[in-house]
Amino acid sequence: MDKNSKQSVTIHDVARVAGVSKSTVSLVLQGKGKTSALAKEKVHAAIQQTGYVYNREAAALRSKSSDLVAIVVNDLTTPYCAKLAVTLENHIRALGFMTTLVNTNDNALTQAQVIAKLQEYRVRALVISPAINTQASWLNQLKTPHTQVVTIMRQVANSNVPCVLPNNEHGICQATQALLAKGHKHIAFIGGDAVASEYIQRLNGFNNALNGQHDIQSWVFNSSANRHGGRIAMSQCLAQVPQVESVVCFNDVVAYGAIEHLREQGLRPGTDISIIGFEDLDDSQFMNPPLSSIRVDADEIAKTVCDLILNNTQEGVFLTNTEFIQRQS
Amino acid sequence: MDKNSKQSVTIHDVARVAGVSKSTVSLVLQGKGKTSALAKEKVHAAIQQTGYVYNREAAALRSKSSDLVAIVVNDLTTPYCAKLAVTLENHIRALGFMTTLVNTNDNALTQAQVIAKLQEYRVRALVISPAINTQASWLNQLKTPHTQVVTIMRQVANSNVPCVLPNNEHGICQATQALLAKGHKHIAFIGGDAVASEYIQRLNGFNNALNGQHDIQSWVFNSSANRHGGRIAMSQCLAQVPQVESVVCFNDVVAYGAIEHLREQGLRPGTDISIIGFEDLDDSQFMNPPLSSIRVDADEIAKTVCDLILNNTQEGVFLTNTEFIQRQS
DNA sequence: CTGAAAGCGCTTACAG
DNA sequence: CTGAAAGCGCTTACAG
Repeated sequence: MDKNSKQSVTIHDVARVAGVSKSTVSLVLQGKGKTSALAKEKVHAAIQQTGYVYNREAAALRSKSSDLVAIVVNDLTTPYCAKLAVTLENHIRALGFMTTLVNTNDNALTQAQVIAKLQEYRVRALVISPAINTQASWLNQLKTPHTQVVTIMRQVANSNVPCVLPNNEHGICQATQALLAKGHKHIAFIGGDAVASEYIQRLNGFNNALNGQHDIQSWVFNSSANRHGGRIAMSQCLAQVPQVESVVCFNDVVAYGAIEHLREQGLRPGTDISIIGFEDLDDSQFMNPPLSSIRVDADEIAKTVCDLILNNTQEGVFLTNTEFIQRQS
Repeated sequence: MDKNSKQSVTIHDVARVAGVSKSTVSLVLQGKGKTSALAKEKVHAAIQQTGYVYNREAAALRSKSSDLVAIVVNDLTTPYCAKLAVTLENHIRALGFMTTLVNTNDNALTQAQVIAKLQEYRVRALVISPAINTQASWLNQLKTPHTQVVTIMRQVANSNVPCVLPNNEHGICQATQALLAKGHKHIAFIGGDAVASEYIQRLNGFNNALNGQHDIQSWVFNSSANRHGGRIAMSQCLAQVPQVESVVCFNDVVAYGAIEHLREQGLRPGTDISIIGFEDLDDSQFMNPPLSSIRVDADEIAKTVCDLILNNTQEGVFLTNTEFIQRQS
């Protein structure tokens, strides 16, 4: 490997060393066309010998196609988002694409800036978990003949790009019904940012379950969608509704915070007050008590996204399964 | 904006619409050379009108330089790693580079595969939090005239690339000394994977603090570096060392697990047994009791990495500050 | 300050 | 199956 040379080694060098033409090298590299086994062998040997590294930028420029898929997420510091991002990355990589993960801090301006950069790379697809306040008009114009756009987790109203979501309503509805089946009459929904589409869907699921039940009282306390928000919302709930029997939380980390607050008040989660989370994080089964939660299938979301990319699907809403997991909380 | 055209719009089109030469457009785009205010104006107007998108691949190919910085992390699903990745991303982006985040699942093979792909993009820099079992020889040959390599968080023995680390030893030593100052005589270090360099450094810090203290007894229980590992290590510790007075944990999530286990055993963390974490995650101050921990400054790590990139530093170990934060645990 | 020309490292028809 | 040729969209000296 002579890496010392200032000049980068190109397919021209490989061809010369291998004793074949540039075309043959290119064909071997792409695994395309018909090349003799001998040619392949000589090319691979020459690559070893020269230390050649494929220049994907040149290839992309010439062929006007890219194998880069960008995964743009709104908040990588939340456990579920990180898990989903990693799952997507693994699935999309398995398809033979290169992935790039970008975080937007849930800021629409940052999102616009990073996506503008990504467009300069002519990415094959943009998989976006949209930031709060993402505009449909902006999202729609991201579609080009080269770049496919898919949104996940959060729906942007009036946008015409395909969207993959967990069935938020179904999951929460199922969980709330389980609470009703226990005979609970005083139920609260706590935590989460009321602007987000996933909040609206989860709250809908909660209300759907209560619909037509005349002897049930319900309350809603929202907050930021993190542990600290869960503590605050739980404390407001206890202060205003001391008779509350069960609490459906926007997500698991909110539930963690709620449980901590209950403990501090001398209440026993799962015994005095039932708590249900959403997302079923890996940690949740190990909590004390093990947290009842609604499982979201990250693999199914990732697979659905992969199908949309492969089929070049241009629209539609795709719901993935959610399942209520009853534990001791 | 005529986006309808099949052909992509190039600087040639922009030049034609603006009534200037291709060179001028290129210069305006790069903010280089001397272009008249009028020319700039005309170019920007033409860009609006044509819907031109800069083709960074073509630019990179011609100029043989890239503004892409890859951040390759070993486990994005751990909260500290995610936080650090996002902080790095923000700092490096602020420098004007584009960033790409890639996760390796702490698997050296995956790491080798994704970095081989990244090399095909001629990235400007690779910021790597190395997977377990990363070989120094492999790491060393990643350096090229175009690509700078920086490792973070974990040291690869015998490698000659620059490395940025929190001062693990100092932080743990300081925390352990605080325990000794309380008069504790039975101290354990729990959690973490004994193969990782950061584990060795933290354990060294622990042992350094105990060094020369003849009336102190200490124990070590390792485990996976997550919440569940913390529970298991804590339970082993209690079983074998019921007289333990304080526990230094490999990191905060291990401490969370340890606290949960103590609670289940009817012990009061912070009262019956002192617990100290490492990383000082945002959640830790809101735990009950608030978790004492060792703060790692992600911003300082990110800034140091940025300096190394800008100065094209080729070697050295750079330690960032750690600080013991005493709370009620 | 501008224009014409060369070339970055590939891919892609097209003859042979 | 191979070779010569054109061209992807830029940047970069170099004259003017």
